[in-house]
Amino acid sequence: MGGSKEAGWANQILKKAQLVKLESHEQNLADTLIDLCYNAEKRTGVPIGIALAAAFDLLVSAEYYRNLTNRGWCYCPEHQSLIFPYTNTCPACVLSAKFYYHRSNKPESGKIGTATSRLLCVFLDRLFVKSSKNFKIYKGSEPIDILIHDEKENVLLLAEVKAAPLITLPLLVRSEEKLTDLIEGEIVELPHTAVDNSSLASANICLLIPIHKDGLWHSKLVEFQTKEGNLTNTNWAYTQLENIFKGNNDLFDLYLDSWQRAFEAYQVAYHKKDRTSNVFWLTNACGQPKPRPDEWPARSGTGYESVSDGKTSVGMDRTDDIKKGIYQVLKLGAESKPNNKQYQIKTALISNIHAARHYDEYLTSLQDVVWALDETGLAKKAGELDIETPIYNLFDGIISFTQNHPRDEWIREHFRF
DNA sequence: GACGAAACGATGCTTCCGTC
DNA sequence: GACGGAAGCATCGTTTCGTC
Repeated sequence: MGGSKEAGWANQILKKAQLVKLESHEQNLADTLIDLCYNAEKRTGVPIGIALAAAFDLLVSAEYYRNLTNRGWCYCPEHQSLIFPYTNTCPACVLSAKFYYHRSNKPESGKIGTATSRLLCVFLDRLFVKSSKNFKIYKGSEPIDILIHDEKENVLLLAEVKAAPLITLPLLVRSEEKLTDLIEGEIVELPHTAVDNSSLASANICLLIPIHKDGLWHSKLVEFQTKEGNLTNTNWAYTQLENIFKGNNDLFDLYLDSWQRAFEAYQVAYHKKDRTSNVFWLTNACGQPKPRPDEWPARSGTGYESVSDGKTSVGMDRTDDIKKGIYQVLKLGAESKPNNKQYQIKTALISNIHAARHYDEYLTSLQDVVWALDETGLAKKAGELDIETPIYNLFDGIISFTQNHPRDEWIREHFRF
């Protein structure tokens, strides 16, 4: 590093970066959700960061629902419905603490990180627009995930992004009748079974929102318009979610209450080993069912299938990701900060949800680290360095909707969740 | 544009460690 | 010692990058 080679470093990376262009369906849903969040904050006093994190999960859900097909549905005899789940269990029954294994419908490997990272950019973009901040968001190239450029203050934020939803609500279609099979000459009702949903285009697809009432969990079903004529329109889910939530404060409040309970359950399951809240089993990384039913399937190797694999992390909560994120941020800072004179460079970890399980162990001791370059290799105290030696933050911010740790004025001012 | 290298996110398997 | 959960390691298929 050093010398004239680095003179245009920031300009070069900005030139290579691609401006995140918003599609109208993404923008419309994000705007609707953000309005609902600020409305909820005013009416109910819910922390805005919690509301935004919950809303972000809905935006990601829309992306997941794009891949809705006739395959992958779970027939549930107890609710006489076909259900499209995102964890490995019948989501309607798990709200009554009953585990029936059904393979989840998560997007295939490699798609989730890309989609959530992009949608976080979309969401941040609309938040900046709402607060009249004229920032540009770019998708960077290695080692930079995203760049946020504030032209007015000449700030360039380089960030490592880790984003993943807490919960993806299942979809449900009521079955006209109970499904049956012929067993040993006798017609019997089918148990939980994987089935094809052959009338998707004309079905009344419902969003299944878990709601907590009188100490118990129930399913609230909210109908989408039919998918008819829209089978190939992959923006369908965005417009449907926008339609049902737009201006519907009551529905958003119900969802928000459940999301908060799910987030609480996600945390106490780890910190207090308390997995008694049924909504916990709809959250990502909830692990193996407890108690495990006798008929719960074993994995091909050792052990049993999980409801949601522990490594399907929430937000930035996967330990591998946290460690990688720390290295990436250090690398970004070390390569950019000492040599750059064009911009005020900031470095940050950005996520939708902070490392709710692992923050204390992995980030608390590092969050306030500052560093400096000492080419003598002899300095033991700051005072032994040249008086003009710059000192840099490892993290100018560890940013998420649910918890923020800013160490920089610009970040403190513009990422107030 | 073609090609190989590197990096990515996801995930299966293994190891470690605490609890009983 | 058995068990289960958490973390680490290895590997997969895919994408991106750099070089020619």
